Amino acid sequence: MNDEKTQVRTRFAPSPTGYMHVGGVRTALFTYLIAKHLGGEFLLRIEDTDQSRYVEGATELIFDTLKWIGLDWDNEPVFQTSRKDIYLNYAQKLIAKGLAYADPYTPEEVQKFREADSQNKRAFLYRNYRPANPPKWQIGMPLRFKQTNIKRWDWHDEVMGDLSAGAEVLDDIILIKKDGLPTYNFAHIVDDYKMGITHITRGQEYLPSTPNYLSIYEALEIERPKFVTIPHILAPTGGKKLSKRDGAKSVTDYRDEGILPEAMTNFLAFLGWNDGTEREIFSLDDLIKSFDISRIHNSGARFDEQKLIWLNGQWLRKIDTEELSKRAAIFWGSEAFDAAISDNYRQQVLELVRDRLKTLSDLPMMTAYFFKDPTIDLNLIQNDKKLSKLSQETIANYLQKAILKLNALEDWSAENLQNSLNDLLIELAEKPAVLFSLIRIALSFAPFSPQLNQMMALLGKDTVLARLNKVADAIENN
RNA sequence: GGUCUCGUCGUCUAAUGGUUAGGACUCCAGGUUUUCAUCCUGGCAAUUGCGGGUUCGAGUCCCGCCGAGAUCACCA
Repeated sequence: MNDEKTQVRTRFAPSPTGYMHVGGVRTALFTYLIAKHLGGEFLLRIEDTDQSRYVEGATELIFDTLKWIGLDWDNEPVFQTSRKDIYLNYAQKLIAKGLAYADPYTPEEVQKFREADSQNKRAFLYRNYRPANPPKWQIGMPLRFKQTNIKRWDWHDEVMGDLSAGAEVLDDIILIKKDGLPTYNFAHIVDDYKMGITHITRGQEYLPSTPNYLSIYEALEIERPKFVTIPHILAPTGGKKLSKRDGAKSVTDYRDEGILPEAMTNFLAFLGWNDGTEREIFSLDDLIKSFDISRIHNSGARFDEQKLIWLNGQWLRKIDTEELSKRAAIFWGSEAFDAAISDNYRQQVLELVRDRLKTLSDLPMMTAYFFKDPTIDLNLIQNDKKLSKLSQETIANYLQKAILKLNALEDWSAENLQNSLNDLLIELAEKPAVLFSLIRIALSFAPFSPQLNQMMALLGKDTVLARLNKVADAIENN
């Protein structure tokens, strides 16, 4: 039992009310890192007590998202709706102590109280309307906490430091709703206690209600965990917190757009945290080693997609080829799966273009010509800055010379190809910027492509010669 | 309105009370025998929200102000 106490244990506790945006996932990441850095456990609790906001499939989406970025949780996920008896049991304890009572009013009546206070320019507190003789509580009525110790609270937060708030915020908050399910305010306290949670991580929006929670811990006579408040991620413009209303994307959207989970965790970790050095590239394991609660920021940070894209590029270059091939599998265009095309060939194409990728979803657009002959578009040649100065005859001549030269080449290696191309430059007394551009465009008809000799080596002699011939014909018939 | 929190380049951030306030992203320029990208070099960019005070010395400590945000549900 004492071992359980010393074991660090954190929990991520989302509600299944829709997709997950980066704010939620960052909270999950920090929660995970705190536990793992200290050799502890990271638990998952689904807070599904609000049945009206429940969204079908949202729980699975939470699982998928966490798995994708590699945050494996310990034990089975806990669902609050299956723990009704536990909350009711603790509620009864409070009733027995005279610290909870039935709310006899309808929501409409409470609303009247609120409006009266508003007209009198007075802050509404339910406890000012506390019924003198509340009925015996039973399910079907809200159960409220009875604040008996109205005072200023001081407490410590691992991120925000020493905090304090006064009696103005202490109220008789609802513990159990009319439907018999607990509110977050009550359920999370009971659950965190029963689950042995040592560090509560949550967003800044819970700061104002913390004194109410402190009262409940006191009433329940349970030791409170450490509070770790995580600052908001800000919306793209303005200083507001990021929310779904501001068009915050689902994290799975980033996944589908070809962002690597390594880049996402690396990026999210640096929104409000750094290790104090100038190092910026961290894998999840690196983060586990370095993550330190005391270096979490206490101010909000803006989500900058540009930097995410940059980090994605860093990871795209860092991950080993085999692994990257697996990740890339679902991003290739359909042309990459022609019967004649092997896994090995796709992997070589990937290797050639990986430095040029921003995200994996760039793959089809960037590699189509490796898998099928490009559509000839002579405008690309005619409008090219350098090539536009050449006459049709010169271009046709260059292509013919190149075909002859390459046709004679027996060892079709990148190195040999480069030598051969260099020879051709000398023979034609032409600059690489002109000749290589011509060949490059004739082979790809793409705005950009990898280094010419490597591209040719991979395409193979037959394809290269066939494409050059087709372009030469097209120019002569133009 | 009450309460609470926050405030360093456009953005993410660094700086035991002690350098010309450092780094990264973005942007710009140059370099690496074609293009695009990578990579390398350099550049632009913060009178540390404002005003006082303490101190030989303040981004850092204290006070006031301003600004921004959060919250005040039978939502979490």
